Amino acid sequence: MGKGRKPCCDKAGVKRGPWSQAEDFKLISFIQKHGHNNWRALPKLAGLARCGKSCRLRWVNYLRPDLKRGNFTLQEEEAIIKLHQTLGNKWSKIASHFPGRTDNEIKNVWNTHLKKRLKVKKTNEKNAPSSSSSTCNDLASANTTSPNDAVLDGTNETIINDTIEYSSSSSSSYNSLSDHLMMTNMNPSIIENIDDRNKDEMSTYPTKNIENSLDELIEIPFEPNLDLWDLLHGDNEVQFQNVDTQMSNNDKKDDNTSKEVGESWWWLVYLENELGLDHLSDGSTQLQSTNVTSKNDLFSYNSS
DNA sequence: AATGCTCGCAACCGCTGCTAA
DNA sequence: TTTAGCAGCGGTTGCGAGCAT
Repeated sequence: MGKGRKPCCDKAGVKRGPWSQAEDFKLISFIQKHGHNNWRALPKLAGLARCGKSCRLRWVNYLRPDLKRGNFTLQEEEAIIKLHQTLGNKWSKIASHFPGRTDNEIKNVWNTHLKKRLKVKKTNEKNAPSSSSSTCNDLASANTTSPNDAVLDGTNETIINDTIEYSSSSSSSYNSLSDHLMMTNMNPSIIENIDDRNKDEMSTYPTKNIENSLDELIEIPFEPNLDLWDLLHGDNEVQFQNVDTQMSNNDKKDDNTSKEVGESWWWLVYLENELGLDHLSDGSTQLQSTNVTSKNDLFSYNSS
């Protein structure tokens, strides 16, 4: 072999392409329990027909609990532009300034949005050289959700700090949830991820408040076909349909329940790892070894 | 309704850098 | 110092979704 390294894995028998929810579950569940000290060995240990590299990528770019998903704010975009001016295409270095953002995400947003926008800006400046408008003005005009102009004159650091502050203040539900989790000592990573994964769907999916005292703070993704809280209140058993089925992307395309099932995954992982529930091979989960039978119990359980 | 086009993003590939032996 | 093996990085691609015709 010439330059470069040998392939990270034997490609024969290794699955490629989009991840199924069953695979996601296996990966999350394994990492929650054992961490990821050795990506190369992980797939075999976790029972995944993937190469370690693919597992790592999936985890880092999509499943990692501390990921902050959703659209970039104007300030984030502005900060990316400024950082790119100094760092170039060092996406991981740029990403290190944005907690919860991945290098892949930033790379994508640069390639799909910011690069074009800067090009347009340069063209506009050529056509109107007397204009002293800054990049942020162009960005502001292009981004209808921009509320905060004050931060745009600062240094990179200032912008980034303000970006984080702005992000926190502008997305009340899920950041409040993080705050709450800090207070309740609940495992924030899992719930944060549940919440972030769902914040884009919040507008289209009905949400459910958990506790009366937290009604204005917390929104939990609620599934039309499955009520987790009924599970906790009810007969202590629920069928997570398709949990153990290897649902391909093509299958998902024609399966309207996939989204709902997907959201339940996070609860499934949470219930399994945090509350000591058993995940049964037939795709069902039973409440065992815990006194959790209600929303309040769930919170008090985690606070204790 | 059908078709074609564009866009966005998840995932892959090839490579580099680091580290331990 | 060399070598091998690993994680991580950056460029690129494939595909699904949305939009226009």
